[in-house]
Amino acid sequence: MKTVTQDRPYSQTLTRLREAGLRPTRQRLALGRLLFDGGDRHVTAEALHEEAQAAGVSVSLATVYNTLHQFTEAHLLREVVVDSARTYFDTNVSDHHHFFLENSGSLMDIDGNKIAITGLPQAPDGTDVARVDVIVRLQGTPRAAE
Amino acid sequence: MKTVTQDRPYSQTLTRLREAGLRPTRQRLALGRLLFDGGDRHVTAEALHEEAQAAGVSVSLATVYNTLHQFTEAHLLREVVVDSARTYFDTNVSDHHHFFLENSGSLMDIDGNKIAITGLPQAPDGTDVARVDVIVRLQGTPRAAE
DNA sequence: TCTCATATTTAGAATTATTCTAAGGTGTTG
DNA sequence: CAACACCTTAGAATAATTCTAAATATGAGA
Ligand SMILES: [Mn+2]
Ligand SMILES: [Mn+2]
Ligand SMILES: [Zn+2]
Ligand SMILES: [Zn+2]
Repeated sequence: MKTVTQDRPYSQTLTRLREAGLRPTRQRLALGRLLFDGGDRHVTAEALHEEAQAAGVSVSLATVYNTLHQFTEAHLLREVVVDSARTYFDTNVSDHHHFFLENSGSLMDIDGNKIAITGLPQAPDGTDVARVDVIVRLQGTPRAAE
Repeated sequence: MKTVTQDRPYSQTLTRLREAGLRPTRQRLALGRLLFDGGDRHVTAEALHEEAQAAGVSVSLATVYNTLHQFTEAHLLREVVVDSARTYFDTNVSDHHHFFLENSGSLMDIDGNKIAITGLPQAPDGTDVARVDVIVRLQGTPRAAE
């Protein structure tokens, strides 16, 4: 058996970009690796930009925004609206919901097929359900921090 | 029987403000009446400001923001997060959820005790559930507009 | 009713996340 | 390698919201 010699075997970012019709530029590859290597993540543009800098990848904030939006259009990411001040991007594009820790601003996934919503009225005439989002807002209990 | 001679009997805005410990200023009374007379509403600061202008009430946008936040602290309003670009304030402070029409940016209430969510994992250690929000995102079907 | 301390309003500046512009760099394909 | 479309980016622009600090209104008491 031969050893895989690619530098990042995990996420197959290059392949994903190709399939999405996006040129595999240095910036998109680097951001894609930060996003898709390892487990699911929820990031803001600013946070990903800082992470890239810290990793020694030179990429502008404008490109981070461009890339996050392009990845979202390509369904490699989805947006999560939980805070009217910042946009979160989610590498988990499967059907799921969220815990939102209002203190820290962090998100945790809730598997979409573990929960059920019953009694939803039907969508008004002339509309279709694009998505149902459940957000469980959490407050930290300082006591537990001891 | 005597006829009620108050100019706006509907919302008892004056009483509400007193109970909340807020001075019934001209601006707060006017905004309170716009918000609470008539049925439940979902407004943005900008929209309420324009509505006030149109009603001949002179109030600054800063005061609209101040007032919306004070009303929210006093639980006369609550915030609804559905769009990362603008904040909605909701005059319905009872337990309920929302349809969000992404095209028009409008919200419709879903009665909280008509729907049930089962299978929610318990909140992580050291946290408490502050609220559960269900947002049903709707896309208009242009066909129906004919 | 007048006074005065305090709460409120407001114009305009500041902040912050995000988007836009337009100029130069890069990936792909023949 | 040429050529062109696609990409990146610095910096300006935008837009919602917040802040500042000066002017004004409110209400408790005299
Ligand atoms: Mn905002
Ligand atoms: Mn924004
Ligand atoms: Zn997620
Ligand atoms: Zn509502």
